[in-house]
Amino acid sequence: MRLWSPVCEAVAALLAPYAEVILHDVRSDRVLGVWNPMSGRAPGAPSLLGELDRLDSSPNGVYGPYEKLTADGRRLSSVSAVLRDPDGEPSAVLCVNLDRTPLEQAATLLAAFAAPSAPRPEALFEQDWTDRVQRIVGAYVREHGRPVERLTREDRLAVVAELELAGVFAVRRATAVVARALRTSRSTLYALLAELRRSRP
Amino acid sequence: MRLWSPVCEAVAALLAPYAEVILHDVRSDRVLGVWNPMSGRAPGAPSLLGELDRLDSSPNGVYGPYEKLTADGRRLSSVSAVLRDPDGEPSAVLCVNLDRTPLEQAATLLAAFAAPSAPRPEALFEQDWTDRVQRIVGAYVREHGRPVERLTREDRLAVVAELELAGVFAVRRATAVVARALRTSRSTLYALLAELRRSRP
DNA sequence: TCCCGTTTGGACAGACTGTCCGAACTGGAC
DNA sequence: GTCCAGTTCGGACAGTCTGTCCAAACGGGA
Repeated sequence: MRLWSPVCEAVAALLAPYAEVILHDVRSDRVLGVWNPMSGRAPGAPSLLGELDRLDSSPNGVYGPYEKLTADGRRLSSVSAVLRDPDGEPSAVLCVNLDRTPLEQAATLLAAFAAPSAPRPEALFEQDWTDRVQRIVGAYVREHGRPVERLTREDRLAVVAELELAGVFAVRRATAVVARALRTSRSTLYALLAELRRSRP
Repeated sequence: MRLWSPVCEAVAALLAPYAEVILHDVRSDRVLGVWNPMSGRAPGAPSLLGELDRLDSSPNGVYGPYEKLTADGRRLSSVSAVLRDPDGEPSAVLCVNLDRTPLEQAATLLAAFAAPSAPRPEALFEQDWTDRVQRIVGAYVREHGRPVERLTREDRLAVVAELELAGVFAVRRATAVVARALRTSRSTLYALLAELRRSRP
C-alpha cells in the first residue's frame, strides 16, 4: 500500500507541525506508517481501530471530524478515511489528527484584544456531582416503581446509559459512587459500561 | 488517654453499624483507637491530621460536619472534636465518620413512593469542560491584558484558584489540559495547586 | 435438582496522580 | 558580566484509580 504514502506525506507536510497522519492496514490491523508522529505510535504497532466495525456504516467512507483528548492534554480533531482497492475492498485507513490547542490558544490570545474587559459570571461547575448521581438514579427508580436493589439488569443498563450521557463518568472516582448508588459491584458496573459502549461507542 | 475510651465506645455503639469513631493522639500524631473501623485505619497508624493546624481556629474545638468521600465510593459526614487536658492543653482529637449512603439510599427509596412520576429534565453535566478551561483562562487573560505565556506566577496561581473553585480538577485528566492551557508544566501546575491548597485546604 | 446466565471479589496490568529532585533557566543586584 | 535566589522543568517514583479477566458463587426457571 505504499501507493498511499505520497498522499500521507503531502497532507502531513501541509499541516505540519500540528497534524499527524497515520496509515493503518485493515488486514493486519497494524500501523503502516506515521508522518509527524505526535501520539507516540510507530509502524507495526497495533492499530486499535475499534472503529473498523463502523467503517462500513458511512456512505462515503469518511468519518469525523470527532474530538480526541491525548494523554498530555492536547485536543485533537480527528478524521478518518477508508481507502479501497481497485476492486472496492477496504484495504487501508487514513487518519489525520490535528492538534487544536495551538489554534485555541491563538483564539484566546486574539480574544484578549477583541473583547473589552468582559464581566465574569462564569457559572460554576457542578459541585456536588454525587447528588446528581443520586437524583438520576432516584428519578429512574421513581418512574419505574422499583426500589434500587430490585432493578433488573436492563434497568441498570438504562440508568448507566443516562449517567454516561450526563457525563458522570468523566469525573474522578465516579465509578465507585455509581456502583454504590446502583447497589452493585464495581465489576458489574464496568460490565454494563462496556456493553453500553460496545453498542454506541 | 484511656479516659476517653468509654465515650468513643458509646458513640460507636449508638451509631453502629454506620459510624466509625477514631481517637487520635495529638502528641504523637497517631491513632489511639478505632471503633467500628470502616476506613481501614488501625491503632498506631499515623493520624495524618492535617487538620491539627486548624484545630486552634475554632472557638469551641468542634469541626465539621464536613463531607468526605471514601475510596469505595461512600459519602461520609465527618465531625471532629478537640479533647483537652484538665490544664486546657489539647491532648486528643475525636473523629466520628458517619456513612451517609445508606441514608441517601433510603431517601431515594422513599422518594419513589412519595413522588408521582416526575418529569425528567435533568440538566446535563458540563460536556465540554475543556472549553470551560479555555474560557476561564481566556477571561483572565483578557481582564489583565497579558497573553497566556506572559502570565506571572501570581497570575497563574489566581487562575488555578478559579479553576479549582470551579471544580475543574475533579474531572479526570484535567491537570494535563490545564497545564497546557496555562502554558506551563505538569510539575509547576501541581506546585501551584499544592501552594493553593496549603493556604485554604 | 440441574443448568445457564449473571454477579462478585480478587488479581492484574496499565493509566493517572501527586511528589520529589537535580538541572536549567530568569531577572535583578552588584 | 557575574552571581544569586527564586522559579520552572523534565524525569523518576510510589501510590492510587481504571478497566479487564477469571473462577467461584449465585439465582431462578425447566
